[in-house]
Amino acid sequence: MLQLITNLIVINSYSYLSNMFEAFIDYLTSKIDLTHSEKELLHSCYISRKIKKKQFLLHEGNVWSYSCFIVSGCLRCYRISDNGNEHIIRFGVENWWMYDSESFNTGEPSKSNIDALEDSELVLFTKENYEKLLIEIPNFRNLVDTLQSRSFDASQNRIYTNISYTAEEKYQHFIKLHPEFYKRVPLHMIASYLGVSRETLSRARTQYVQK
Amino acid sequence: MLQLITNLIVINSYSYLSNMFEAFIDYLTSKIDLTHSEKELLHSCYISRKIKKKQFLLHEGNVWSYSCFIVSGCLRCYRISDNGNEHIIRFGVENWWMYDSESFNTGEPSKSNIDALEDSELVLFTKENYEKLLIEIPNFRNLVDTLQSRSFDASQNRIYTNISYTAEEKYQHFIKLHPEFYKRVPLHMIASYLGVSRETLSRARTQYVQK
DNA sequence: CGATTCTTTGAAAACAGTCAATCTGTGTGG
DNA sequence: CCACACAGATTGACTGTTTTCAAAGAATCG
Repeated sequence: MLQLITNLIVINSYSYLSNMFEAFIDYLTSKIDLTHSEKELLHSCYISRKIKKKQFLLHEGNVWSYSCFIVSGCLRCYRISDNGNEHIIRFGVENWWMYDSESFNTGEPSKSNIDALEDSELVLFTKENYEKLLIEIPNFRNLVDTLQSRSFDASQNRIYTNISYTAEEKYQHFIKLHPEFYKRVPLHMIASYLGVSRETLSRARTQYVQK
Repeated sequence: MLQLITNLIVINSYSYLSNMFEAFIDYLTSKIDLTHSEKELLHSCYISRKIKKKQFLLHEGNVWSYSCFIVSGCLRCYRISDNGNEHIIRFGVENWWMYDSESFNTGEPSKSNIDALEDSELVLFTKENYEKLLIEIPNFRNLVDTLQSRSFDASQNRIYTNISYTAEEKYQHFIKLHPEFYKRVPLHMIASYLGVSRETLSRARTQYVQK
């Protein structure tokens, strides 16, 4: 984690990163109203970072203590099971937030890894600053609460598909629900996300196309 | 839903229900500090209700617009798939909250059913009152936010077990994580919760016991 | 006690996973 | 520009797990 912080400081000094914060503010103001001083507060504590494809934002065993907004690119959060298989918990693309909520909340070492599937631009806040923002900017807290609720609902819906759909149904449902991922992430990662082997998913897909 | 409200009013007049609110306040004050006026506010808008085993709190297709705290008993939230199978999304016991978050948030008809697995005592708040409480009682909102985060984390962990564990591992993990349910809800409902057929779970269990 | 609900068991069929090989497209370095 | 490596996708054959169907055995409750 020390390494991460060092990277952040160094990279933050690059001048071309300034429009990442702009993009973040554009997103925020499309959702909530912000006063000038609230924008200044955000500006005073944000961290911007670029990471390249395959670079890690979080390694299993470390504590996650950031809130991370994706300006551009694509990330994934996954866990590794005892037999060494990767299981993708979540994808994230531009205008999504990416984090390990459990580690963030408990302060315990994370069970998950986060890495980049594409070169990505990120805006981060330390936990300390993030919590300050929630207090100082009521609309921000309202937004976060709303997003949290939606994330929970999405999780519950995913659980339902996990426990009730066949492999082929899972695939069909996924490409309807997340068409933006379909062309963007490799099929074997969608398989991992759905809890199905890549071979089974490949077969399910040809079945589906033939219909 | 009209029927529900009628029931609530009628049952609320029974005198023996008064200690349900007490139990709710006991729970709340074990989590957060409450001023006298905050307790009065809660008292002014709560609804208490008893439901018997197999009675429904929510039928699929209706809008869910309550927040429901379980004082005693056991509830389940489930969905019915196209082929007619029940799939249990969530269980709830005393000191848990039970709701359909998606319908509550969106105002759309629910995809889920909620019914009682045991005779249960409930404390409810209408959506309108609930939202008032969140504003008027900051500590209550903080508590709700914390619970919401934990629920999300639990969902994510459940997704991980769904996509990475075998039937037997799912059973083992479940009884470790939720020993309180193990003796309380029938096995075929645990199977439904885990996304496994009851026969498979029955066999997984005898395997497990033999070890 | 009878009825209902729940659990277990057996056998067959459907489904998904594994292993191994091939095929495709992409990108990199010589 | 070509050759090569590499990541990803597909296919076939096989194995193993899970589901389904059917029946029977416990347990619980009125």
